[in-house]
Amino acid sequence: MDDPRPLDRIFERFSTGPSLIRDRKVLWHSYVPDELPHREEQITQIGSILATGLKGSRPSNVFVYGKPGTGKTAVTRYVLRELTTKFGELQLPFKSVYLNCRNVDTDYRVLARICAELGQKVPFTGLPTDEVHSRLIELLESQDLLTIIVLDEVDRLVLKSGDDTLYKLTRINYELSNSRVSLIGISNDLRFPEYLDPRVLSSLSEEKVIFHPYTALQLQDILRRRSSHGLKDGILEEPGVINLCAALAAREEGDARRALDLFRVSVEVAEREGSKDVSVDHVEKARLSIERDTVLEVLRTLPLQQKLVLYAVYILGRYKHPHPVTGEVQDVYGDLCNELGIDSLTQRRVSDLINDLDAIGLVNAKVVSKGRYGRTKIIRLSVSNKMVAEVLERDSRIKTLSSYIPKNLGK
DNA sequence: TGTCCACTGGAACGTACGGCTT
DNA sequence: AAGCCGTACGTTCCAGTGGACA
Repeated sequence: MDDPRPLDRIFERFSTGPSLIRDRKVLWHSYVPDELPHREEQITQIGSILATGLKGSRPSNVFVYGKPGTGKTAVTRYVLRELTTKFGELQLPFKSVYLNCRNVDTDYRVLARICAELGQKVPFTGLPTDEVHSRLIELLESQDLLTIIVLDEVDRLVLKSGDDTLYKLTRINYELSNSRVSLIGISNDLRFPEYLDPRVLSSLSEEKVIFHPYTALQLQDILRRRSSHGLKDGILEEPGVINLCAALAAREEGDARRALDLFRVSVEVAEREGSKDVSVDHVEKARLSIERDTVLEVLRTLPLQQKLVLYAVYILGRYKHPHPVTGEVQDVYGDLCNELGIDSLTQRRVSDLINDLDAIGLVNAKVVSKGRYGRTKIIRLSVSNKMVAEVLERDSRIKTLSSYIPKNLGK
């Protein structure tokens, strides 16, 4: 506090203190290493399906599915990377396009993005979707090549925009005479095939590859390999750190992404503390910090209306009871809007906002029937009251509401 | 056993906006 | 400039619903 230049000491420690890390990028889950342990079978499967492209034919479309963090994306990218090298060596024309349908989630965007990846910029709005489709066909026809299009989290696209684009993409080869296109659809949702049109499903899943969750032992092995590349020798409390990261992630359905994140953050926590090694205490701190950061970030970036709905749930919990129903939330939310002098949304819209809050895990909303007293949703906060108040009240508009007390207390 | 509540949630539609083609 | 397009965000309308209660 009395130190006039507190940051100096921090910068000093980071620039000259002992670094625990040899190669930071290796610790990120998005890094695709030279070998993917425990996924040899899937690599071989996908590799041999796609390799038919080397002989000039069109590889079958592949449908890849498994739970999050089971290596689907990493394996697919790995195989494509190797395949690109092979095509390059043989001087055969080949391109791969990877897109994640979490961000690219409408028909238009998917087509526009594929065009962009193939070298033709398409405006992000303004054109009819059919026009973008025609441009894509033209673009593919103008270059005699094999294109592999990876649609990661394809279930998101179908959920939001239907399976029209997927249908058209699976049929695209009928419109092409020069070029060939193969699709790889990746889904986290194991029930995805159930809500897909059977025609689309059968052409998308000419081949299927399933990824099972990693076991704790496999996760340990993965972490050990990464740490030997990414960390300096002898800085881990063995075997505690790796075993704990693996065990925690295995509990979360064998999610390697979580294991790697937890491991990386543990090292970063140790580094921040200026520690010479990484201990299980650092893992525990990392776990809490990841959980907290995720929630804080989500809370902080909510739009105002959603913050107000959530704040209404918080206020009801604080002054009335911890599990209010839609009507009560709507009333308090309406009051809060009045206080702020802004228009309130309709109940229909608020009901959707509550569902959205439920989907991102900030509240738990359960539809219940109260018999003669109607059907409604019971809503409870899924995160601590303290955290909600703390973050939301940082918003200057909501801060002015902190003295608000709901009417008709104790109904 | 039928009624009726307090909603839910699907569908259609409206508005605003950025951006295209002609 | 006019007309059209995709997208985001919202409203309006309304059929449907689970189950307590008379």
